[in-house]
Formats: sequence, C-alpha cells, structure tokens
Amino acid sequence: MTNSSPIEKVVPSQGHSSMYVMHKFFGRKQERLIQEYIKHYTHDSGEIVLDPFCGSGVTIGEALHLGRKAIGIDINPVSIFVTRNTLRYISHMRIVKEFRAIEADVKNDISNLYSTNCPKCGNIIPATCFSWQDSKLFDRRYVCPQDGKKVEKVQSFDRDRYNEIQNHSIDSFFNSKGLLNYWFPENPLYYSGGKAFLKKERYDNIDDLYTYRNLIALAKLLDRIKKICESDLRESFLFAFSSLVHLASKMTPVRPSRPFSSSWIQPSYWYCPHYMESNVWQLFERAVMGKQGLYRAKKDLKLKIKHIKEVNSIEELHEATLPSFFLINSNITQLELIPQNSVDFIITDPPYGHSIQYGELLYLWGAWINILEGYDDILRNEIIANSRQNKDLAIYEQLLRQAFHKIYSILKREKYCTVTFHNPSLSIRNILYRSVIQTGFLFERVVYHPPARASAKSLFQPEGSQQGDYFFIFKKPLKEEKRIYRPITSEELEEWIIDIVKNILIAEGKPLPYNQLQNQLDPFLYKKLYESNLLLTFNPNEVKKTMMKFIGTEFSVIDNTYKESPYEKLWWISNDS
DNA sequence: AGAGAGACCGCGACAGCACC
DNA sequence: GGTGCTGTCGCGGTCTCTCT
Repeated sequence: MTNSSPIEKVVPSQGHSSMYVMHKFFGRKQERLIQEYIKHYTHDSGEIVLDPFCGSGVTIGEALHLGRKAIGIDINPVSIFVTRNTLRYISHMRIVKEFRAIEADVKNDISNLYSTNCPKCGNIIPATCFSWQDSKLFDRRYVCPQDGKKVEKVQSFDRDRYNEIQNHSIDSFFNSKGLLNYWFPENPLYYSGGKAFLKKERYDNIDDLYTYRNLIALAKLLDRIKKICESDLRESFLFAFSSLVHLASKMTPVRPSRPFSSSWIQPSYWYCPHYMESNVWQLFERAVMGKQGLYRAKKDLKLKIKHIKEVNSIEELHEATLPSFFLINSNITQLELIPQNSVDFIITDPPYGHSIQYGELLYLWGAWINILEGYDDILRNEIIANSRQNKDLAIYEQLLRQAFHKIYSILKREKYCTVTFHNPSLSIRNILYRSVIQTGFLFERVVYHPPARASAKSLFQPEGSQQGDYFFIFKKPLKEEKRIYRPITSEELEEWIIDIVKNILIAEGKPLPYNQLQNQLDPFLYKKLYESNLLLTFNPNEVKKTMMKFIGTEFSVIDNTYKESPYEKLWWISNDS
C-alpha cells in the first residue's frame, strides 16, 4: 500500500555502500534518505520508481534493493555509463582472472615509467607518486622494501628519467613494440562556439591535465583494457579505468597530512600549483582490487541486490521478474518512451541553478571512455544556469518547467513526486518550487532533514549556514484543478517572515541560533504560499536582511548562556514587540 | 570607488573500512 | 575498540567580477 501520511522522522545520514563509492561523482544522494522515501511511498509488488535526473544511479540501486522496478533517465551519457556499470554484476573470479592477465601484460612497462633509485637499498623501484611544483619535478614518494615509506626531494636520476620519457617515442619505453595504437583524448575544454568552459582555469585540453608520463601510462593501460574480449567484462574494467583518470591528473593537490594519495577536490578544471603525479599502475590496482575498487563493489552489489537485470524497453520492464531496471539516455523533455500515467513514484535530485556544471565536469570521464559524440547538444540542453552559454536563471526555470511538465504526465494519478534539495540558496529552491507547482502538481509539504552533525565552525557564527537536505513532496491530483497564482509582494513576505520566525521561537520555547531558524523557515513559508495561492517571483535572498532589519524591534540577538547549546549567538523575540 | 556576490582553494574534519 | 588509510565535504579568507 502506498502510504499517504507524510514522512516526519529524521533519518540519520550515513555514508554510501562501496558499490556507489567506486566511482567519484558530483552531488551524490543520501542513500538512507532515498531508501526511506521509496519504502514510504511505494510497495514492493513491482511498483515502478523513476528518477528523471538519475546521475550516478543511487536512486535506481536503492529502488532495486527494496524490490521495486526502476527507470533512470539522464541526458548525460557518462551518468548512464556510471549507473549501468554500478549495477552490472560481474563475478569475483572473472575480475581477478582478468586483472592478473592485465598485470602480466602491462604492469612492468607502466611501472618502469615511475622508476626511482632508493639510496637505502640501492634498488631501482617504482615510485608511488612524484610531486610537481612550478612545472618542475619536486619530490618523490616511494615505499622502500627495507626502510618503509619515504618522501624525498627528486634527484638527477628522476629528472633524467622523466626527460628521457618525454624525448623518446612511446614504444622505446615499452617491451611490446609496434603493434600498439596508443590513443588518449585531446578534447578541448571549450564549447563548440569557441567559448571556454565556465569551470576551467589554465588548462585548455583534456591532455593538458596530465604529465606526459601519466598520459602514456593511461594510454597503454586503456589500450590493454580495450582488448578484453567479453564485452561486459571489458565495460567493467573500462569503468574501473574511468574511476582513476581524475586521480592521475594534475588536479590533485599535495597535502602534508596525506603524502601518498590525493583526490580531485574542486568541482572545476582547476590549476593546482603543487600537485601529485600518481603511479598509474598503482592507481589501477586500487581501482580494481582496492577497498573502494571493482572487486569490492561487485561483492557489495551481490549482497545488496540478487539477480539484477537491465531491460531495454518499458514493456520488458513490466513483464520482468524483479529486480529490473531500464536506463534511458535522453533529455527528459524529449522523452516519448514512457507512457502517460505509468509510474508509481518519482524521486529525484535536479540540478541546482549553476552550482554544479555536470556536463563540463563529466566531460573528463566521457573523453577517456570516448562517449562524447553529440556532447555539444548535451552541454546546450542540460538544465543548468551557465553564464558562458547565455543560460541565466530565467532559462534555467523555463527548462525546469518543461521537464516537470513531462514528469507530471508520466506519473500515475494520486501518486507522489519527491524532489530533493541541498542547496543553500533560497532563490534556487524557489525557482524549483515555482516550476513544479505550475505544471499542475499539488504541493504537500517540505521536510527538512538535518545533517548527521553540524560542523564545529558553523556553530560559532550568529548567521550560521544552511546544511542538510530539503525534501519537497508533490502529488499528482485525481482531477486537474486550475489554480491561479499571484505574486507575493515584498511587504507581505516581510510580514510573513517575522510571523513565521516568531511562531518557530514560540513553539521551541527557547532562543535559537540563526541557522536553525533558517532551516525551519522553508516548510512554513512554502505551505503558506501554497495555501494562499501566492508565488514568490522575485529573488528572495532577503530573509537574512529582513531578520537583521528587525533586530531591536521584533527580534533580539543574545549571547548564549545555555550550557547545552554550543552556539554563541541566539535569536529571541524582542521585548518591545 | 565601493559594496556585494560569488568563485576559488587550502585546510581540516569526517566517515567507512582494514588491520591489529 | 584503537589506529591508519582513503576519498569526500564544508568552511572561510581572499580574490574577482559586477553593479551602481
């Protein structure tokens, strides 16, 4: 039975299962929260869950885990690649066997590129990584068989080695000569019109993101992976390969606290002045056999979902035995494959304004696995705000509205659509609310799920910051009802904010820090807007200003004397009001 | 010219897991 | 259950851009 009562409980946040963490992705969803919503709003008798912006596929995986059928849609082929390979089962035996074969073929050739000399034991051993500063080799990090882990300045041996690699043809460094056709991506970090990616700094092409050594090491490894005969195994190893290409790039800063590994920590193609050049073979070993590697991910998948099956049509999905999923690489607004009134529950995490440029960021992985054909259209059509592409928030809103119009039509009547949000900007949240509500959905409520714990720093700011997730819950009505909305005026909004905040304080019965007020405001604000047939049509970044404006008249900010609360500044109702 | 908003990036915290 | 390893995330000082 579909449960019509709302979710109220606070679901503690948790990390992701290893099947999801194998491949980095931007904006991954909270697995536990998704589970709770799927359990709450659907039944495990083969009901269909749809995620129209499926990204890395966490929603699809969780739906299958809970015995539902799932449809995942994404405009980006890299998202579909990640989802498909996350949910593809491969036996452990096949993974290990193939890994050993690859090891025998290319390990020595690749490792030799990173050779360094250990003064302690006198041996030539492969370094785990080198660091580069100001375009020069800086230090080397290796594990000496006698002396353990070492971080030392590079020597002439290392510089000579690198120059030799750069000045020789590729083949002279590898034992297997002549037969190999090495390829690496050289795609520009520019749109087809010639403008630079919004999220790009100094580098211009994909190959600029790598040292020459890492470029040829990756090319060699990729060439070997492409030779795997069985297509499912080949795809899985390609997936493992894709999961390391960013770690082999120059966008991996050196951090003293972590001398032997790094990660791509910025959501951009950024220039890092002091970066790591990691040993590609060792990265590959981790990507396949490591604790976040392919082997572990497939073990986890097998435990979590038994007999998983991907189908190729909606008809097959209906007829399939559980658990099955259907992936569609398409723009949701152009989608014709799914009939109207056919889906039982929609849960999705749409793109938030301009905060993450998915198309640009997934481009790196798409380039290496060579699935960028027609990608210009993806960059143009993705629902995102991007000033370099002349897509402002008005266009973002228009694209969102078209998407939700389609989403509305696919959902069965009297069924639910949950839209998740963890963006701090009320204006973006408001655009989303407006887009959804104007397609005909009934607004049920906003549920705020706080994070597992607030960061220590945020506790000491009077204004605080917004954290955690909002879940907006909408329902498709039995019959269309025409609602006419009128814009709220800024005076009305001001009055409401004061009123809602006071009510929150009265209900709590004690002074609260700003961020708790802000987090609790949304559910009331949107309920009230909806009930009054009002829309917020201007940029509502005035909440803080409004509250600041009434310090002394409506509110007072007091020093914290409550021992149990770690916050320094608390808000309360002014004595004068 | 100054203010405000947003992007950037280094730092440090955090969480899951392996190993002891 | 403590410790180390690894990838991820959030904060906030600082820089940059835009608007008035």
